[in-house]
Amino acid sequence: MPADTAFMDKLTALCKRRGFIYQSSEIYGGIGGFWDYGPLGVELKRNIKDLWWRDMVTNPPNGADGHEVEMVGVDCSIIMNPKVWEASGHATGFADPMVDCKESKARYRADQLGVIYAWDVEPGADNTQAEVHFAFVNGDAASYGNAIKKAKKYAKKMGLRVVDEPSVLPFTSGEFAGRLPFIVGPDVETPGTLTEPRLFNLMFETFVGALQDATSKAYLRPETAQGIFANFKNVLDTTRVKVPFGIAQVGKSFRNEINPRNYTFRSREFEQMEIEFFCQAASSMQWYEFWRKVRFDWYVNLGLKSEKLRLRDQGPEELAHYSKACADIEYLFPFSDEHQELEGVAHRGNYDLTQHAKFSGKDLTYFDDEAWERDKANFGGDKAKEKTAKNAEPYRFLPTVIEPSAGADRATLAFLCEAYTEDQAPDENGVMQQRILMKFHPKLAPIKVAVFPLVKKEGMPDIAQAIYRDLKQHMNAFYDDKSAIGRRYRRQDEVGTPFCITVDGDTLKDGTVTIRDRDTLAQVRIHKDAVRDWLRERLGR
RNA sequence: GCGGGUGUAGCUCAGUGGUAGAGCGUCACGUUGCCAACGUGAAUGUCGUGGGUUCAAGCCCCAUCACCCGCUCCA
Repeated sequence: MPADTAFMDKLTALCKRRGFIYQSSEIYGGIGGFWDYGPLGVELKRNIKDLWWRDMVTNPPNGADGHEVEMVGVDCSIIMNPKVWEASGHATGFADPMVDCKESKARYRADQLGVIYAWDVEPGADNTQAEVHFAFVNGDAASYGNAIKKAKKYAKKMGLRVVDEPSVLPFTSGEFAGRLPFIVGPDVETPGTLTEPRLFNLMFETFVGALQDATSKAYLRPETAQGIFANFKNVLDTTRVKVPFGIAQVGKSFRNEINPRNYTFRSREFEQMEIEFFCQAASSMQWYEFWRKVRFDWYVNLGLKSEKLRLRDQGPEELAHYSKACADIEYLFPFSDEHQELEGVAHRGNYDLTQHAKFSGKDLTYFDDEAWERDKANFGGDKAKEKTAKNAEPYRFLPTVIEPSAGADRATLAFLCEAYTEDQAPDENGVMQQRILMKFHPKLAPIKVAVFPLVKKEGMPDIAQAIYRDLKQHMNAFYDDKSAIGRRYRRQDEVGTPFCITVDGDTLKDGTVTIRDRDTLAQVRIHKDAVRDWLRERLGR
């Protein structure tokens, strides 16, 4: 499907008009990459976060081993000791222009790359462009040697003169502007895989304390995950969790995106819903498969049923070097013709704990008491052997981590896109009219129920008010007695309220009300005292 | 980051140098009998922002910000 600009225009207009999403600081001209949620948007997003917490933390499904999944939560500070980001790898290389290799996924500091510039040859007999240069890492003899080797091989193949000591120019000399297609990267064989040098500074800097100098520099976290890893030992020491278990966190993260785009999809301030699930290496793939499915099904169950949602396993070339597997849960947003990531479920090995153990100097290993108690008799009471065995696998180890990392704002946007619907509904004369409605799953709908008196007389408003006051103790309810009944229904359709209750003449006689369904327009009539339970059953609460 | 486009009422938009408009929405009053009612009345704009040209700028020029589209990018 091509990008549907008209759809996004209509959706963003509705989101503004009805108070879902505003541009941040709009009265001052806005600020790129930042967005605010309005009165209805905050309800929608909170529903998403609350359901995630409920479904993943307080009441997760049974685990890969058939047992209850053990989950606890944390809520960490946004600003952490800057060493956290050295350990995580986020801090390295951010200050310098970097060159990426699209093929090998290697990243080089641009000022450390040299380029063998030796053969500027005429086009060959077949008229192909023969200009090729070979990049290497300065000061790395092996890298230079490798480049020379590739250069000579190439020269031989092309029947060119071999130069023993070819001239070398810095990558940043300016000589190679626009000539990237002819440069072979240090770790690949074919030219054209290097990107232009770019300054990566995706972390927001700030200063802790009133003095702004180098020693007070800190960062707004670019992900919530590291707070979890940094607290891994605290959670182990102060709770009774046992591997396998997970730690969850919902919170704001910040990335200085080079180019924020596509409404709220790529924001510079955004909210994550992350789980770090700690398990044994031997069972980690089972847990990976478990979370991969659980997380995909979660979106499906909340309404992303369409073919637009997909689960895509990353290819080996996409994986980080420490990762064994990663799957992206992706949604085909109307603004793009490609699926975009909502969540990544990653097998991270024990990379993060290893890094934090190394940088903090703290022991972050886990000791499996149960396994030890079960097996220790095998060591025949030999204290020395016991001691050695206790401090090694399988009794003491750094757990392997499965990380389902979801974007709360991206999920919110996906649910908004999925919900937006235009259909035809009859007006009072039975003539079909266009109707705009948001088909939110009832659990996600910002307003669960609206209560109306059919007309503002004969005591109908009083009865409707009483029903409303009762309902709002249990769910987000809305009362409206303005203008005609059809208009009120349509207003609720547009914000996705799944049910509307109307008090009419029959209510005065027998106490029954109508409940009108947003999607089908169908009405059922039930006693007003049964309304609360009827709704709670359908709202899953 | 590059190129193109847009910016006027809450939303959608008209307005090519001479008194800021329409539709929808919102509010008030009256009416109301289940799917975008009607009548009457009302509020809302430093025309994105800052400079400049001009007797006069929503309109022309410069800068800037934001958003959209395409490329690029997304450690």
